[in-house]
Amino acid sequence: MSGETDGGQPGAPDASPGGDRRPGPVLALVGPTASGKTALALELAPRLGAEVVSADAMLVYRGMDIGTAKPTPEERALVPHHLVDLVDPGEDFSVARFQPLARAAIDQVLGRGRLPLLVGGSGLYFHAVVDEFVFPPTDAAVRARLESEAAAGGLPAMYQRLAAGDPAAAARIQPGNLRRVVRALEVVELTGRPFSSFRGAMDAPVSRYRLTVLGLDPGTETLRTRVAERVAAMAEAGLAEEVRRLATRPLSRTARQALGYKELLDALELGAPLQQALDAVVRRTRAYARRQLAWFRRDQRVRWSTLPPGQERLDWALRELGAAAER
RNA sequence: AGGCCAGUAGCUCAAUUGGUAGAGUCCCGGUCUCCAAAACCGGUGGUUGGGGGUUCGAGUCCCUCCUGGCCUG
Repeated sequence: MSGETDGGQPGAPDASPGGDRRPGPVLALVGPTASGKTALALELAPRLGAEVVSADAMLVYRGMDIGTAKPTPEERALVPHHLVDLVDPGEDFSVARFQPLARAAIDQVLGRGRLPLLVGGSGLYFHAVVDEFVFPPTDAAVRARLESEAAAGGLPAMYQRLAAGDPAAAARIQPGNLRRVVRALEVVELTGRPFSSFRGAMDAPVSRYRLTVLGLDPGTETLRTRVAERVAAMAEAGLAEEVRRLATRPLSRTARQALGYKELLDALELGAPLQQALDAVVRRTRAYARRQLAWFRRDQRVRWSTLPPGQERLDWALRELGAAAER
């Protein structure tokens, strides 16, 4: 698929202006849910000859359309979208699988002489695609064993073990964070190397592309109301029916916990009132938006805008792009 | 009108025999190398309904008023 072997020396192949040999250009659009990423992408793409490459953990699932605010078939007919509707919601999926697929998509778009427009709110997915990021191996059996040990109350001891064998990793992982402790031990066991040796600098990421990143942050208040409106619109658009349809078949762990789906599935099981579930969706979505912002805020590459959707915001994006092209 | 019960963080509730008012949730901030829309960590927030009294010390005991609920007429 990919065949790409460049990007290996992202440091400074050439310090002179215009001497950047990394593939590109690549434009990225990040920000919290409901910040208007999709709308802006659809405005930008036709003007730039761009194709959208999604960097979203939930848009990959077929049949999960309303709750993920997936671009509609009509929108996708106007602008090509990649990395959307990739797998069945029953299938296990992860960033590690996503990474090479997204990079291949970017390379293909570039190969066509078009501009890849990376759009997404999943911080880890975004970084995994755009930065030097190597995922250590995984093993289902090893992980299952560690998980059952933790479930049996072994977490404190496991954390001690990690602290003894890999102090640097332990320092970065909270003792109560079962998931991270398990993963760190899994990697140590599988590779014989400290987990910490795999970690790059998240605060000083090394792009593997000539990259321009635009960020949308409408502000807390606007986001709050937009999230509430969006959830209400989803309910009206038939979210409950979509969830009921999905519930007829087993869902993967990841797909099951998606915002909007988890709450409605729970309500369905318990026979709880729909409105209560929708309120929970709003709350959890707001919390998620906060986490998204926390993730992107520290990325120095992001050029932020607080403008609402409209001509001004579009002009801003085009200006930023022009400025980036000159650099 | 009389009797009983209850008023503690925005919300739901804790607080041994009177002894520094806590927890969950919400909200805000942070962490992050394959479950990431996940997982985890930290923080703001109270004249304990008002007023008076007893006491070294009152959310806790006494009096009174207010509010809500239930019962009786």
